[in-house]
Amino acid sequence: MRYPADRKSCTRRRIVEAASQAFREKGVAETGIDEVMRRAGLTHGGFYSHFDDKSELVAEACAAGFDAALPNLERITAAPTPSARARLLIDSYLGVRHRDNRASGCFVVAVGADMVRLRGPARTGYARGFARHLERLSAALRLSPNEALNRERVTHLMSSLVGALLFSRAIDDPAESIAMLQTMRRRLRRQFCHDESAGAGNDFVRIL
Amino acid sequence: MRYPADRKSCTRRRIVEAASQAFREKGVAETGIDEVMRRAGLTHGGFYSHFDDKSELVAEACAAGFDAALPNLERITAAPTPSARARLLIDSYLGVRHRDNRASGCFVVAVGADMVRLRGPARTGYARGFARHLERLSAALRLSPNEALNRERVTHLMSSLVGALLFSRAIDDPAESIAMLQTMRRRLRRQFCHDESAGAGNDFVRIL
DNA sequence: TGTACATCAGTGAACGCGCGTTCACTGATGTAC
DNA sequence: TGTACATCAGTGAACGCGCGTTCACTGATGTAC
Repeated sequence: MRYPADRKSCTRRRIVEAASQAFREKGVAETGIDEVMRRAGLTHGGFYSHFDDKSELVAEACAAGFDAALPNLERITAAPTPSARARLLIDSYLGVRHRDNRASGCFVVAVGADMVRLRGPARTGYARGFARHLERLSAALRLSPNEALNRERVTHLMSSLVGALLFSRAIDDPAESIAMLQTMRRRLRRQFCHDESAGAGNDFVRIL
Repeated sequence: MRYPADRKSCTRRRIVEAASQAFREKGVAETGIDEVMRRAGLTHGGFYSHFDDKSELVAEACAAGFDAALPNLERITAAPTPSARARLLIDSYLGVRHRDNRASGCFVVAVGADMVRLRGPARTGYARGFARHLERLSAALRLSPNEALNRERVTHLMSSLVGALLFSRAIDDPAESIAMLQTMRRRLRRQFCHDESAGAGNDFVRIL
């Protein structure tokens, strides 16, 4: 061995990480190998000694993309009650910082639609990454002692979060976008953090 | 006038419609002018007598993309109660048919992430189309006589629907994907169609 | 300790294809006489 | 009524650029003696 044994695997990891960010920021089709390698501090020619083709990189970038949320998940796990955990997720996910930082933010919102259009290993890698992420989220949030119900609630909460983030990014008026984030934070807290709600988990019945 | 006065505008509309479908099916960056013109029954050369460039087409395709939902909105408007209207939307939006027909389905889920990355007229066109669509939806659903509250509820419901559809498309196991659609339909009906729920609009409080 | 060598991660020029864009041309249509 | 003409929506060849991919080469590193 002329170089440290892990040198190549470290570089590879750096490339995957750069790709995962670039894809979220600019889109999968819109991001070239050249751009990815430059972000990793390399030149484009070296790419093919690490990967067979771009599609292999896309597949790997999925796993890395979902893993970006892990530090946040640990913070959530540490909170004492289901409400506190849900609240942590809601407030960070629907924060202005998350809205504005696509590159390091939610993978599903940023490139979910792109991934669905792909076939082969990249598509499978995405589906697997997504499934694993939902499991991790469920394990972290523990919204119900009943496992199936917990899974349902987490799916429900995540659906609303993902849609709301996509909406907030669709609105180009800054004030309106922030107002929508606030509104959705408030409504989802009322729905999923029961100890902050005066009555039922949802205000629908009472008022209509 | 050698040709009927509206001939050109009809063709133009056909191109926009073809583009709006192609973009949703294959993505904006992944769809070429050639592909769009072929779908419209034309050859690529004629494109630039209708549009300045691709970006102008993208901007116009947004309006057309959102308008695709209009027939469904009319059906919803016709339903008598807020619950009935919400239920119609939930069941059609989270149906397997919608999941599988990206080309004629929800524009936000299909290309929302793509649009957010753009700048200029295309981006503005998308934001405007989205805002108008939310207004139309609010007017159709009438979930509350209070206008602000109605708008909040519609935004909340649509967020959950959009997220859930994106999720159902992310899952590649057919059975699991259908199960998730069913679960979310059930949960959103319970949340937004109060007359079908035994107790509160949401099961969170009762069970946890 | 120093020198020649082997390895191999990374470089950068090159290639071909596809896509956005341009443009000279065609041919279908209605009009003028 | 028929023929020559003007218009212009649409055609298809061509161009240039960027991207994915290939490949001969470089040069940094540790090893052998």
